[in-house]
Order: sequence, then structure tokens, then C-alpha cells
Amino acid sequence: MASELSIGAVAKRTGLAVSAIRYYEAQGLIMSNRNAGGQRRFERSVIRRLAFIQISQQFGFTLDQIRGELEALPASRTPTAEDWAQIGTGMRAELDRQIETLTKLRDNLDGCIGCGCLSLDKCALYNPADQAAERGAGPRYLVGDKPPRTAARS
Amino acid sequence: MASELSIGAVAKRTGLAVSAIRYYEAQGLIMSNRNAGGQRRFERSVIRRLAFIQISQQFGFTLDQIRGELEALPASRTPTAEDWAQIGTGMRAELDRQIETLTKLRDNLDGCIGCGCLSLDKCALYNPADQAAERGAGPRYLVGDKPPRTAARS
DNA sequence: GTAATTCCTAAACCCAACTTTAGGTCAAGC
DNA sequence: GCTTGACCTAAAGTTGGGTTTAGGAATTAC
Repeated sequence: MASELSIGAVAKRTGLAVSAIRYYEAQGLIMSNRNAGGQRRFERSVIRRLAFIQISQQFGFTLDQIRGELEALPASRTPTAEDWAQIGTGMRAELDRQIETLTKLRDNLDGCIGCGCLSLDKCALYNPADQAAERGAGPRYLVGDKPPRTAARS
Repeated sequence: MASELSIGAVAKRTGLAVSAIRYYEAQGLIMSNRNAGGQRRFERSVIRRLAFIQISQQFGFTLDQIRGELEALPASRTPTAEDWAQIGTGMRAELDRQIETLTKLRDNLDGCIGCGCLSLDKCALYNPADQAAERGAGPRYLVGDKPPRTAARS
């Protein structure tokens, strides 16, 4: 059994499309060697890397952010369980922050339901200036949306 | 003091770009009348509508979803505070669901940090089918300081 | 009355995260 | 040895939520 995997084998193991795997390589998230015929050959550890990418995307990280996280992994050796656990800790912190933000938004919304206002002047929810205060002009978007890969959204 | 507002006046009142307001109209989220010269004239109630759109976007709703929510408003009269409060209640429920989902994901991640696995076979986090089933519709993607950009996957 | 704004439309462009397409090359099974 | 399927690259297309640009027309300010 070959210790290096073809792109098709990696796709099967991860559930990703072949095109997505090539895209991740082009974006510098994973690496591959080439065989004599110029085809990609992946080390087995790339599978765990791709699993990490998929999980991180569920948490809403962009590929840019994920690349940043992955840079914490040792390049010189195959990452150990502890290496991965370290990264997981960072993700946990980020996730806590997200939950807190959403909870705050919800509490603000509760106030708005009470008064039925959604008023530009009074409503705590609608306050672009506050939002932007931390980071320059324009409304600051806190929450985004990513459709599940399985379903088309209406 | 016209009771109808020009697009520039609406932009100033809401903090939105003129181009965004035109875009929302093209998408059927708001409506306008035209004056003799063909310029848009907005009823004042459009401002509250736009406030709702901005708040909903903070929660991660897509414009499609927001249009759906707005359809619950009476078309024949200017919406009252109660009309808006009704919609707010629906948003609150959605938001509760999001927080619960994120919390579950975090708890799963805690398990993964413990074992350091991120394993395709064993890890509860890595299970695309389950996630899709559990998450349902609605926002669940938080980004730091950038607008949400959704990827098409079909 | 004219200059400066503001407004109009249509179309092109932007980003992320991919997929699809076109035109080939490589590898494996019989 | 040949056919089928997996693989290659580069470029174009897709989606959502807009912005930018081009070329005018309307409105407002002085």
C-alpha cells in the first residue's frame, strides 16, 4: 500500500471534491509532492490537515484565518496529537468570543422586542457608530452565514 | 420639508451607501415612488425597514431571508410598533437556535481538545452530514470585522 | 442663469471559495 | 496495446452583496 496518496484517494477519504483539494494547495493550505508523471502525491498527514480545515470552516473561519492557524504546526515533522490539541485550544477561545458576541446581540434584541422600536435614535441594536468605533468607519458586521454543503438555500 | 425623502437623505439617515439603497430596491426589499423628474422618493417608513435590514445582517441573515421576514409586514399600511415587535420575536428564536448550535459545537471541540484527535473516524466534530442536519437554516458564521461572504456550493 | 450637486441607468467590477470547462497527459485493466 | 478513467493546467463561471464607472438628466444654491 502506497504511503503517498493520489488526489482522488484524498478526496475519497475526506469527502472533499478534487477541485477543492487543488484549490487548497494553490492557496498554500496544504502541500504535495509530484510523481514521475507530474501527478500529485500527498503524505497521509494531509488528511488530518484537511479535516482541520473542514472543521474550522464550520466555525466560520476564512481560509486566510485557517492558514494562519496551520502555520502554528511544525513544518519539519508530522504534527503530533499535542500539536493539534494546541490549535484546538486557540479555536476554543475564538468560539467563546463568538458565543459571547451573539449572546450580547440577543440581549439587545430582547430590549428591542420590549419596546418594539427598532428606532434609529433609541435602539441599542441599531447603532452603527458604536459598532464602527472599534475599527474605523462603516457598519461592522459581526455575524455571517455559510450554507451547509449538503443543501441549497432558498 | 417634504414628507418624502430623496435617496441621499435616506442614505444620510441610515448610514447606508446610496448604491446599497438602490440595490435593496432592485432586490425587492424596499420600494419607492418617483417624482416628476424620475428621481426616487421614499416614504419615511423605509428608514425603519432599512434599520431592520441592517440589524438582521448583523445577525447573519441573507437578504433573501430578510425579504422573507419583511413579507410578514402589512403592505397596505405603515407598519406599527407591534408589527415590528412580532418580527423581533421571530428573530429572537432564530438567534437562540444559533447560540445553542455554536455552544454544541464548542462542547464537541472541548472533547477534541481532550483527545487531540481531529480524527475522521472518531471525532464528533468532523461529521458533515450530522452538522448539516442539526444546524438547519439561519446564520451561524461569525467573522471578526469583515462582511460575510458566502460561498456557493452546489 | 448658471454652476455645483445630486440623481438616473446599465453594465462592469470586487471578494471568497470554489466548480466547470477545455484541451490535453498519465496510469491501470484486460 | 489499447481503452478507460484518473489526472494535469489555465481560464472562465458562480453566488451574494454590494461598489465603481460612464454618460447623462434633474435639482439646488448662489
